[in-house]
Amino acid sequence: MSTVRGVRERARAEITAAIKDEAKKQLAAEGAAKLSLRAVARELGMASSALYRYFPSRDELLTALIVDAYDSVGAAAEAAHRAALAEDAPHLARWLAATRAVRGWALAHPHEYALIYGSPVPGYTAPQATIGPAARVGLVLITVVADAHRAGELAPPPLAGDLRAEAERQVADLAPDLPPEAVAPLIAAWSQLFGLVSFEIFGQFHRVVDDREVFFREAVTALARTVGLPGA
Amino acid sequence: MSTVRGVRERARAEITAAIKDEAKKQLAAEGAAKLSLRAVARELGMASSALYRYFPSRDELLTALIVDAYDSVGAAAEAAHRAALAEDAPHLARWLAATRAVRGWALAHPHEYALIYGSPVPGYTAPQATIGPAARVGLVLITVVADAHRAGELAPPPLAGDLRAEAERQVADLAPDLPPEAVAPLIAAWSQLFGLVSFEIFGQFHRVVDDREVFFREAVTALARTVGLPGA
DNA sequence: TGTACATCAGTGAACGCGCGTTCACTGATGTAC
DNA sequence: TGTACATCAGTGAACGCGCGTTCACTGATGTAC
Repeated sequence: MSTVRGVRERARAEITAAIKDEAKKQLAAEGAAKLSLRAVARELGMASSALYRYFPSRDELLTALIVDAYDSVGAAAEAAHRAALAEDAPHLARWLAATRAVRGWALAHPHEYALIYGSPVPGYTAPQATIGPAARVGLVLITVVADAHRAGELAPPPLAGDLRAEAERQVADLAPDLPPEAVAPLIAAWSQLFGLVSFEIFGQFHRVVDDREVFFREAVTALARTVGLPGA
Repeated sequence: MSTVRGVRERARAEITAAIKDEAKKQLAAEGAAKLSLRAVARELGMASSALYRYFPSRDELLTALIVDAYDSVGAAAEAAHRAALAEDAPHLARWLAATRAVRGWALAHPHEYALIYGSPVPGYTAPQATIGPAARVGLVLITVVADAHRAGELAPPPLAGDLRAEAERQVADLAPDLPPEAVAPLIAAWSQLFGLVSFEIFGQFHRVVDDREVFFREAVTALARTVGLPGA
């Protein structure tokens, strides 16, 4: 009974995963806009109508891929951060580990990266379900900076006068463990991290930056400095 | 003769512009991936085959739109910089004017922005013709920093040892008027500027940043600081 | 100035294609008694 | 343990659609003499 129901459920989970895997392959080959249910079904050797047992529409499949991508890059950043924590690395090293993991993931999964950090897919609006996963990388960065603050090692720049209200709202809503001066620089650094990665992934560094490892390391070190992380 | 030929040429130029304008409207409505020659022709009241008198293929039309977009944002940055120069504004103010112009253009033309700074269009590779226009914003930033350097007002951070070779190549290739210490921070700032703008345009700042004007101004001021611009 | 010819813009039909989604159906798997 | 019934996965045909591109063509505009 329960084992038998388990069989069906397991089959269902396996096929759902196979569909997503094949869809990711097509993403890599053609991009999100050309992702086609029929092509996925064809590749899996099933009728296209059969996919509707697993995803009620193309958009739902896209949503699943987006959630997976956010979770995947978030997990990569978290794992790198955890590893740095385990070695008792200084705060700057934790920051470098997390940001480097983001870049590494993006280089390994450029089309999934484009799916979540490139142009929004036309006519598609991200549902609630993506919000949590989308926040994971940001939360890792917040954790690093909050830990430094707790250790009394954070020296953020002074807060510009007209940013005070915004900064206090942000502290309340997003990062209660941070001092108000650190929040805006941290959010800026978060978006700028993806500016660096996007330019590399999307080809804007072609013939501009050669030694991308070193360039990236220096750039995110400078970002850490704008937030007030010590040792930068 | 010459006036008569002028008539034909003018008609050709006008229709070419009308096609691009209609294509830009569709870009705004549906995104680049769904841009359709047939729909453009329909909207203009002509046979779809007639477009082939003006653009040999869909890709060529896309290229024209990409070039136009780069030129448009580049011109916006240049104009803002020129205006700041005309008022003899300090270097930091010129930097703010140029970066603010980029953001303003992006807010006014989000889909053209996505076309050039979002995910690359699948299966489309940017031809030579886009390289020059794509460089215009960067050149404005280089000009501002080079002017500050010439005025003896630039104080870039020291150069990390393993960046020296890269920095010297970049100076030679891209910005002969800059000191090597300034080049990598400037390229980083350039990409980070578009990180800020992309996150705002693509919706990542939803419920994260409210007062976006002020936030942006502070963030690009901090970027100027990383390059060593005075007064920041 | 007029005429023969060449060039060009635009038409409309057609080719061949792939797409998302629906629907009535078959057959296998699971459930209740 | 066996049987009647319900649930579920998967099929294959069909609907209706839009797409990029080609091609032979018409008629207007420009050119050379």
